[in-house]
Amino acid sequence: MKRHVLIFGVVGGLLIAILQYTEYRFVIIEHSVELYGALVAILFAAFGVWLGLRITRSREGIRETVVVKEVLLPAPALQPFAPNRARQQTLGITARELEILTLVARGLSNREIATHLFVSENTIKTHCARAFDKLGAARRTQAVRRGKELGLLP
Amino acid sequence: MKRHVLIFGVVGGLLIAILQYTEYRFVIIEHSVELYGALVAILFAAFGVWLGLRITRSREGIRETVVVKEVLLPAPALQPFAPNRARQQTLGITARELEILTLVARGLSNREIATHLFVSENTIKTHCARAFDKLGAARRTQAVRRGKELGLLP
DNA sequence: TCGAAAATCACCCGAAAGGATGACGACATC
DNA sequence: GATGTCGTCATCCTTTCGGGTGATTTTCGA
Repeated sequence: MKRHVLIFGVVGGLLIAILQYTEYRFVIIEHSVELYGALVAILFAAFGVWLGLRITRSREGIRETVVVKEVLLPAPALQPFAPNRARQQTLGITARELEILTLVARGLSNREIATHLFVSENTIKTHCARAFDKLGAARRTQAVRRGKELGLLP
Repeated sequence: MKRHVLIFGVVGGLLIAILQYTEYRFVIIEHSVELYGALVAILFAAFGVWLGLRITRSREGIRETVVVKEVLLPAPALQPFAPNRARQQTLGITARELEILTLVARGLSNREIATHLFVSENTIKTHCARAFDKLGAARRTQAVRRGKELGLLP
């Protein structure tokens, strides 16, 4: 990865030099714009590639920082697992909603949760919708992830 | 690879056409060369960014960048996480499938994963279906849970 | 260079999930 | 008694998922 950046840097520098040289000649020879444009194109294509590499790299960095942050929150491993009641309260998540969330995290479908808790599937959907809203999640996988991040789920 | 070359050719041809067209207009309007150069630059910079993204994407499977920025946590080891390759092999889960699985675990939808990896949503669905089958999961939440249990996902 | 494995994409269909809204009863609290 | 929260359930509608099938392209190793 680093090697690419280096290569592109060198190539870019060379291109700049070539560009300046050729432009100088063009002024003299009164040549057309095509070659100039091509050089600019190549130069900026290389620049774009380099930029693309940088973008992805910085994105990866962020991604891993997030991972570190996640590990900061939960306390050292305990067997019974105590959900973070404080966070639960600040988010306004009720006990029932958290209960449904844990079952969601176990990979159960809404119907399975419903039969498991002896309530209607619609009820589960309502609980889910409210819990997702409070967690800022659009999907159940997202909700599970957030729940784990916040120490609400094991 | 052949398709890439093709795409490259087509995009290049299109760009050339656009450039010629714009150049023609510039000649008429008696505009300066700077604007033309800028246009070329922007176009090829964008193209380069796209190309750069593609390049990095093809290596995402191999990449294992370790960025430990804030290590404030003592006991629990928070490595970049090494998936259990042995289990992965016994289950026959390919690298690409595992890659999609991690994105699923992050709460992304199939469409989001598709745009993130520059592939079709159908492709993601196939990968998911195969991964779920190999994991014995019927839903993505189940797949995520199984993946974590088996040490395939962080 | 041949073939197997992997990756890609498409299409169909049914099921599941999610959003929005309204409603009703129980219960607590003021 | 009014108010508020919580749990329950419903209906309508849209989006997303998952299963199945088939196909092409790419990759990689023998």
